Amino acid sequence: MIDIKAYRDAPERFSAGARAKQVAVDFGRLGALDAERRRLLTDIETRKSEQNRLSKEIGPQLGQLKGRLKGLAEGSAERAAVQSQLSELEAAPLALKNQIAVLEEEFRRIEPEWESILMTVPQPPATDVPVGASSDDNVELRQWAPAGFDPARGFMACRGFAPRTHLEIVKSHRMADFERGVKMSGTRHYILTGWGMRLQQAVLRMAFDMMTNENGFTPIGVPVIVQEQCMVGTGFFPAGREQAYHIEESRRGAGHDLFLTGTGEVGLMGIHAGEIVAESDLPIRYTTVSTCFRREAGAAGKDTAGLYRIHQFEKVEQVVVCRADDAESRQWHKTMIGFVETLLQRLELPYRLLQCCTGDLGVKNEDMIDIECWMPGRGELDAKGVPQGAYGETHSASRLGDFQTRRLNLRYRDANGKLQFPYALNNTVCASPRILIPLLEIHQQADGSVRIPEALRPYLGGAAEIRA
RNA sequence: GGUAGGGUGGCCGAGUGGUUGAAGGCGCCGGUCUUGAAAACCGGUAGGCCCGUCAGGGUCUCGCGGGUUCGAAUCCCGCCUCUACCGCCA
Repeated sequence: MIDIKAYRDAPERFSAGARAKQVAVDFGRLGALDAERRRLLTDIETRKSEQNRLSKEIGPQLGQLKGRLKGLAEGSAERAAVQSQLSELEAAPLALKNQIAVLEEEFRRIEPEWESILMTVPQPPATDVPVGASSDDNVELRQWAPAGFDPARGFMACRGFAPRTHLEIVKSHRMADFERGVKMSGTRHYILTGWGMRLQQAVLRMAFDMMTNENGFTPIGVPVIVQEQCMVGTGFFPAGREQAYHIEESRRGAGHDLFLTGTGEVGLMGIHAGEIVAESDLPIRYTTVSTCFRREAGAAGKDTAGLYRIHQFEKVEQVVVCRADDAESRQWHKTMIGFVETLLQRLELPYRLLQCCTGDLGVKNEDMIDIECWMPGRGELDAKGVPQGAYGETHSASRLGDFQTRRLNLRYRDANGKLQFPYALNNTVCASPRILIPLLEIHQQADGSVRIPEALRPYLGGAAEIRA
């Protein structure tokens, strides 16, 4: 959520930001509602103030009179006198009460719309993020590949044989069972079997150990079933509501519905919602491994085959909450991306870094760098029907500024005693089974076996390759 | 799942319809005293929102939401949550 006061001071900053992100927001309506809302608030509060004053003034008298009333006989002249005195005294506060009721109804009529528009105003992109319409306008920052491999030349040229896709590799080694996965849960579901499951557990554990043992992140286990406020607080709602599985417990008489989280980020960021943390607790560095659920609404027909786009997967995630300082946030962004690069290099996977353009940013981030691994089995087919290979997104590193902490009401007290909303960042460490795609496709060997990179072997009982 | 009892400020804890945003204590911050510290004493010590250039003023918040009332921490309803006992169970 943006700061409404910042919006009042500089509305054009936010409207320009929304335009760059290609998010439609009715700013005219927001401005009008905001002015009206403030007018009503002032009006209501003035009257309430008067009401409170009156109440203190005549309240005790009213109490006394009502006490006397009890002792007086029904129909007596004295009773009538007291009664008329009572209604005289009550007239002024009663009138105020009615006026306030009318104003409050008006307030309640506009407040939800005001809030819902406010909630959809995206975080403006950082000033140095390249302007662009879609992922086609993203800018490549750099790439890396293990010695002797060059994605530009293609798999065949580097390795001397035509690559098989991960689908073929997985099938020949019985690492996954798509048919039964679909039988049980429907489209985009799968079962990992044998080496598939071992490989997934190994790579996740390797990533998790790296974050905790080497990088100093606190290991956390978080709920993946959360209440709506967690989704709103982390900025996934309302814009991404259709992407989350919704457990309608309220229909069974329970008080609240629940939602399955699409990333461990929700749980990690939700931990300190509503809290005021000590500045000395910053930066908060958390990592988790969690199951992620995504409906993939609107992605029908896209990446339907294989392990690329599925409804349920496992992910090691890292989040950082640091002081409200742009330079510090940028520094952490680099550091977190560095962790990912180290991991990918240990896994010997070619990758590239893309600076996402304004049009490719989500509502909540002001800066995002995607990391894509090169996947030999992706891309166009050549004349012989062999895939040319292509980069596919495996990681995403975002800087959110105070957008998320503001929504979560997560604050810290700075050196001057002032409360501040800290800046948040998050970044994939390793998401599986998607990461298995480049892992299998890059390390496949001419005879159909798959070589296991050295760094991963300790997590697989020392195994050096996967053979039929 | 059943029954019973709770949720008050950073913490403990008082408060069952009328200057109670909230006594008292602890903690914390500042000051006096002291060579210094401790003790003692004095003062301060939540946040959101609105108005205001500032000073300041107002309003809301006693788990959350709604209701009753001229007026609610206090009464009523729903929800969340904690504790104890019983039942069931990985």
